[in-house]
Parts: sequence; structure tokens; C-alpha cells
Amino acid sequence: VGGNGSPGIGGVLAVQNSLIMANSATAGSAHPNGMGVGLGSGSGSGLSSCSLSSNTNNSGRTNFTNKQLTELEKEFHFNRYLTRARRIEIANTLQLNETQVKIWFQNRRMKQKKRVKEGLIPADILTQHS
Amino acid sequence: VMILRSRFLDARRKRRNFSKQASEILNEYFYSHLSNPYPSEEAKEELARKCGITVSQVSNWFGNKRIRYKKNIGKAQEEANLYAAKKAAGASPYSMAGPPSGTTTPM
DNA sequence: TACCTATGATTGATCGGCGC
DNA sequence: AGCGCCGATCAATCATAGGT
Repeated sequence: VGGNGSPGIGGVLAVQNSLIMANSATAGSAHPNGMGVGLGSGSGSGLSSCSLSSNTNNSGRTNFTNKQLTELEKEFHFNRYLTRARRIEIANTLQLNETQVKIWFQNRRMKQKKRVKEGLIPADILTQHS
Repeated sequence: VMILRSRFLDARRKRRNFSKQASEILNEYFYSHLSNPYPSEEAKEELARKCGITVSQVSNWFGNKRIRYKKNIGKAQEEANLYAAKKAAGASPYSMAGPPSGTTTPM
């Protein structure tokens, strides 16, 4: 994009990505509790777990698996905010970085807010009080 | 690809193109603010009213427009630029939230 | 009818700002 | 003095509408 050529947009619109992901894996610990995650969708259906670690796209965008999304969604309904401990636990369980889990929750909260604003709201989501 | 793309056949994306007039209004705003195509929340609300769509849809439209415009530049986009010249020059029924930079559009 | 393009929507991730 | 959150945006992709 041309260097200055596109004054307008170009200026502000240039973000580029840099991979920073990270490493916080820390894992380790075993976490008692098995949260487990029972997950209902069990159907595991095909996908299953890829043995590989993060399946990031060519552009750095991660493609979450159904299982990961289902778990995150379930956790979200339980609590819209995560504690550090819970975040670590989930990250390990789902094989995601803490940052990815954190970001997912942020995006999820924004998504819910948008829906509420638009008027379509399932109307419940416990722990939600005016 | 084999990988899931099943975002559940959600009822998502059952889109319908915006009316010709709505597109006209959005494009007018976009091209007449090319130097800073980022409408404020208030501007989005007004555009939404005039177009008969939601604020989110206005945001989606601008998001898509900016990216797609950028991906072209040098294409028929210049032609569309005629939008700004034409409308801006003549009466400007849809100008709002006056941007600081009024004159001169670089480019 | 099939193929292709235009376009609205979704979403993981980034950026700037704010509060603690 | 670094962290998480919010709000807006980006960038890629999905899925459909519209045109040939």
C-alpha cells in the first residue's frame, strides 16, 4: 500500500501482525479437580484432538476446535470473568495459551454485550443482575 | 479444511443486501471522509437511521469498506472517488460531524 | 444450472486508553 | 510498572445474494 499513497486509510490502517504468542505454558501442575469438563458435545465427532499443538492459520489466527469452543462457552456461562487460576486451568485443559483464553473471554463479553444491545438476548445468563 | 468449519449452521449470515439508497448514503459518507473514514458513534447512529439498518451493521459496513478499499486502491476505486467529488461539491445533504480537516484531501 | 463476484457477518487477535 | 478490561478495529474467512 503505497507508501503514502493512501493517505487516508493507510495511515491508520496498518497494523500488521507480529507473532507474539507466547509461552506461558507453565503447566504443570496437575490440577486436582477435575473440572473436567464434561462436555456434552461429545460427540467428538471427528475432529478429535489434533495431536499437534495450536493449529494456527497461516496468518497467525488460531482455529479453535469445537471442543475448545464448547468448553469455553460452558465456562463463560458459569462465569463471565475468569480468575487467574481458572484461566490457567482452562488453558491447560484445552491446550491454549493463557492469553488466548483471556482474549476469548474478552471477545465473548463484547459479543454478548452487542447482542443485548441489539435486542436479541436469550435473557438469562445467570449471575447477571441489573 | 477438513477441520471444522462448522460454526453450526447458525442462523447466522442470513444476510440481505442493503437497499440501493442505503449503500448510496454509506458510500457518500465514506468517500467524502476518505482522509478519515471512521465515523463517530453519533455519526454511525445517524447513518443507521438514514439507512434503516443497525449501528452494528454500519460498523460492519465501514470495517469491510475500509479493508476492501485498501486492498484495491488504484482500481475502480478511483472511479468511486467520484462520489466524493460529486456529492461534496454539490449540496451535501449528508454531511455531519464535521471533521476537523475540512479542506483538502490529500491525494 | 453452474461458476464467479460482491457483500454482510463472524471472530481471533491487535491497538490505544483507562483503572487499579 | 504491570496487568486485565473495554471499545474499536483489523484481517481473514464464511456463507449467501446477485450476475453472467
